Amino acid sequence: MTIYNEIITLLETAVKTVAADFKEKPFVWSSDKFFLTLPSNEKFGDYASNIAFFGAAFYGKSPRDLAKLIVDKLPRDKDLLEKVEVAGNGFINFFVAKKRVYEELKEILTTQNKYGQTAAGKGKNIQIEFVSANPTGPLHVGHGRGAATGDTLARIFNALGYTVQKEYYVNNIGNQMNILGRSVQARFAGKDIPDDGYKGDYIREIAEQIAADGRQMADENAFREYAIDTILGWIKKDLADFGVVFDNWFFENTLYEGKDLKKEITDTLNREYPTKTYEEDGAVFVKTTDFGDDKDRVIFRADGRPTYFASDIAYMINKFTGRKSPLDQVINIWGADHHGYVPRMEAVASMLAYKEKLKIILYQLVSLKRGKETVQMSTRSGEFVTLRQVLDEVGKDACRFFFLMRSPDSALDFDLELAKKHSSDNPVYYVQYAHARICSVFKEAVKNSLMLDAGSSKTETLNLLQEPEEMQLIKKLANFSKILADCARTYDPHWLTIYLQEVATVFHNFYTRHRIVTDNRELSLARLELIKATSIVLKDGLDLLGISAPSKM
RNA sequence: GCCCCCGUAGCUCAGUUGGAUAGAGCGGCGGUUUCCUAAACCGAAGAUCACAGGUUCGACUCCUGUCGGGGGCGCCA
Repeated sequence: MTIYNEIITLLETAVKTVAADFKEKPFVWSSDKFFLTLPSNEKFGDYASNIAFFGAAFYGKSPRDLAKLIVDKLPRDKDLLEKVEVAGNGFINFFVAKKRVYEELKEILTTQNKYGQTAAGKGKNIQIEFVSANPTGPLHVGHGRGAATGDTLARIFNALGYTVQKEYYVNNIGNQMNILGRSVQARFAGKDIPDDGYKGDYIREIAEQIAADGRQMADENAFREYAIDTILGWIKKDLADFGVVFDNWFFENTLYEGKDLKKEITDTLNREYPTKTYEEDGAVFVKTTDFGDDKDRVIFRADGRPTYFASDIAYMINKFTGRKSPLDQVINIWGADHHGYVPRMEAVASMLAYKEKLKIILYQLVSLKRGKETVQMSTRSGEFVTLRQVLDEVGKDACRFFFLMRSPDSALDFDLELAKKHSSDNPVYYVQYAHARICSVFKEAVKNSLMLDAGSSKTETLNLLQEPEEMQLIKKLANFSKILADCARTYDPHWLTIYLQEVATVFHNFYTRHRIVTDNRELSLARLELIKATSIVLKDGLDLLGISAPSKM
């Protein structure tokens, strides 16, 4: 168990004991209130709890007095905690015993690349659907942010024991696809592309490819299918080069195969109460206003053709009822420009009684900068910056890191110049450099015949680590697992990018102040163990972000 | 008109379910290399947390309103 969780367990015991002492006033301590913060000021200890503030008013005591009661009931564990203090108005500050800190270091060295992983999500199935861009053109930078977010969340949930499935929903039917087909056909025939058509250079590219292949194209449909296949190929290649591989590609047209979708949707929605859909002017509406939407939505037009919303409902029904292993949670990652769609999708989820299982993450838009100049992006006009262009220019590592550096809620300014810079103001290189530095020290160590036996570090050796910078570094590494849990709880991977920068800072600081390879053989070995553990956490963290951990820079 | 996101140091941003003295990086200033990568480290300077109310023992955080920036609102996809 992590230090963090061990302290929580102790706190929980203490709080329950205190509550039992107030039999006539049984205050319900909700377990989600048992949290510890990581104080910025070290005089507040390694972990701090504000638990005493919650029951204070209820018991008519000051938080400080309640905190004292809790601390009195706290099981003593000298091997875990060196000191517990009540401070300020009622904070409980925990100072971790050195012995426990060394144990944690040993734990990292023993578990190696499994360190930080937990079984929190064991037996739970999560599906993350992301990117899902229409195959009407190459992916642009905005899709890159969705791809990085979804893929990294998938990796993190996986590390926490969940079974994760990554899915891409392909809109391969409908009007836009027909327009795509006609656009390619027109280009192929050397005619003007229709006004509502796609005009990007890639349309010409597809047309030229058809010509070069000497392919026979029967009709507009043939052009459409060819274009979709080609573009999907590009998308897959771009994603692969971006480090993203989907488990499942779900095609919209399969929703319609051999089915009467109108019947299926209305029957499913109206299973319990036949009030969820209605007809008006020949069209079929879903009564999403019953669940907070602004207006009811059409799913089948008067002429019988389905809207996109019909497909989306059918797709949702498929996710929740049509899969081999039932999904415990379905996560959708959308660009913020789709936010207007959230209420209607949540309304349908509510009708199906799956609201609790659906999580929609919106990420704000990306604006690309080159120096001070902002690059405008628009798919329709054909003038946009593709993910491919950015990948080619700044590389996968910088690209992913930049996308993951900010909370999805914040609009992202992506500075191409900064991402390319090989200097300290580029945070990607800062973190990677810490890893490379460690690898470099190990080369030096080998020259001095200093070698570590993997996983066989001795406690008496680790005990030699007494410097504040050394303790600080181990303690920082010990929070890796908590950070991953935070990312999962908030569906936000940016905590990890911040954390890795902090690990790098603490390491660089240690490195500058203390030599690792010295004449003192035992101390050198102890420090090598420490930086070995550091490199493990850095490497694992970067892996979760889909970023390489170079051994040389 | 309605909806969503944002407004924190000169600049770019952290600040996770409300908690202690609001933190980094960059830029600027001053230092650090006989020694494992200076793509690094240290120090001082720099903030009316957009503004005004409210809730609370406690608000950058929650609520209401105003202002400013961005995005979105179709029987389009």
